[in-house]
Amino acid sequence: MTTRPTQKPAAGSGCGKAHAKAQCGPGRPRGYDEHEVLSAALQVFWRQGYEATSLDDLTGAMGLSRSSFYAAFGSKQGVLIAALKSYSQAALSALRDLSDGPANGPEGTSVRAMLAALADPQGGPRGCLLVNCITELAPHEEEVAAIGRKHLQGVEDLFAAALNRDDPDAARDKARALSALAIGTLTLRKSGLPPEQISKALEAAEGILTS
Amino acid sequence: MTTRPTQKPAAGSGCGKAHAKAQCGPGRPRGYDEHEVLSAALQVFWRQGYEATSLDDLTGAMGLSRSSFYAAFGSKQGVLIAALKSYSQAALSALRDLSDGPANGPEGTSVRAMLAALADPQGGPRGCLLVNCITELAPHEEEVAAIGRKHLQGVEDLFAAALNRDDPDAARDKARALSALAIGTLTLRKSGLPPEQISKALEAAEGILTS
DNA sequence: TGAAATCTGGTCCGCCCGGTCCAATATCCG
DNA sequence: CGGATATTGGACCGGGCGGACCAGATTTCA
Repeated sequence: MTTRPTQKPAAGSGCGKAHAKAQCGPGRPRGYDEHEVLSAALQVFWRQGYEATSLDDLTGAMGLSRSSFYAAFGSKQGVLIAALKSYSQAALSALRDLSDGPANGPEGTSVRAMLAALADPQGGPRGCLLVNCITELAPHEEEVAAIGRKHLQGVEDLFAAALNRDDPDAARDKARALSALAIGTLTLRKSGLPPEQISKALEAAEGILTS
Repeated sequence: MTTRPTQKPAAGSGCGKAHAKAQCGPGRPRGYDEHEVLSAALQVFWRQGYEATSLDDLTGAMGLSRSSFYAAFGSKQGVLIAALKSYSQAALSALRDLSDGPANGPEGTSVRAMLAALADPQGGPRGCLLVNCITELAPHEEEVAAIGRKHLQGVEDLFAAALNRDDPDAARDKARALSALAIGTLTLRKSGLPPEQISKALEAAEGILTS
């Protein structure tokens, strides 16, 4: 409640907002790598979930003080949003490589590779960060829901493109089914189903491709 | 820190533990219906998730004081476990009715009905309580993971029985794939995909049945 | 009716939560 | 060098957290 001109950089100051790399005036430069700290925050959210993660968990893993944290991301929710966007970008990029990589393989090869990558049978019980956050937060946090919607749409588009069937509507529906299948296996894995049984289930579902 | 013989009914006293209905001695009877309050708690967890639910949220919805709450369930985690067990029982029972109900329909009818019931395309964005809790808690709460494992096993068993194919191993794998498919649609629904597109995706996946 | 047993509402506790503020420090530009 | 601008560490805040503890009300049994 002081009347002095407080700075409030997190919301108003035209400069420091949202991990901008370009400087906007002279001053002390940041002493950390923005990608690194974001990646560290991402890992914590992935391991623990959003609500179960405290500010101390975050700042500890990111290696920066509360001041730097709030200057860079504004809030706990802010760093989550940034982490989700980064995660989505990386995941879709990796999936795209799988999608249009082996163009010479037999039909369905790339689809199978994408499915395996999404389901990640060898992966631990952490699942997919975005799926975790959609499940935990989407009904109450519209921004998370929007990012999730966009991400799943991207996955679906890649599946639809890889299916390259004559009937685009049918490909769209099959792509959605494949997305659902992959996402569902993550829950099975989380509950303790061993990897090889996930793989066998995915193989058993290949009837989707050859209907 | 008093030295008087404290009672500690939640953990030690042989009677009041775990919403037992039978009395174990004279005394004032409980002034609430145990199923009702458990159901109320279940709804709150379903709506908000575990970590995002506070004690006040719970006691408020259940209509009982902190004392009664702790006497009956011991802890926040305790009431969650009780709610999950109750939920699993009810869900599997309903699914069983669908499973062995229409025995005279064409082949695959009951499987389709079970799939629709699990995916619940018309349902809101709350998803399945057990899937939500597995996603949020399973990696860190073994008891939740165990209940989830058992529940998913039950779902899988019902699918496998409804498939009644000659090859039991193949049926098992297909049943797992169907479970994953249904579970995955819940995430799609949560992220905002409209019900009719869920339904179409499920239809598009029927190649699993007729491989 | 009195003693024992149990439930109930309310209060209190220590701790940690997410978030703010400020003085000190480091850097850039002129 | 000196002033302007940013970042940094750390203290601080109000509030809510999960849980413990009573004193009183209510019931059963002897």
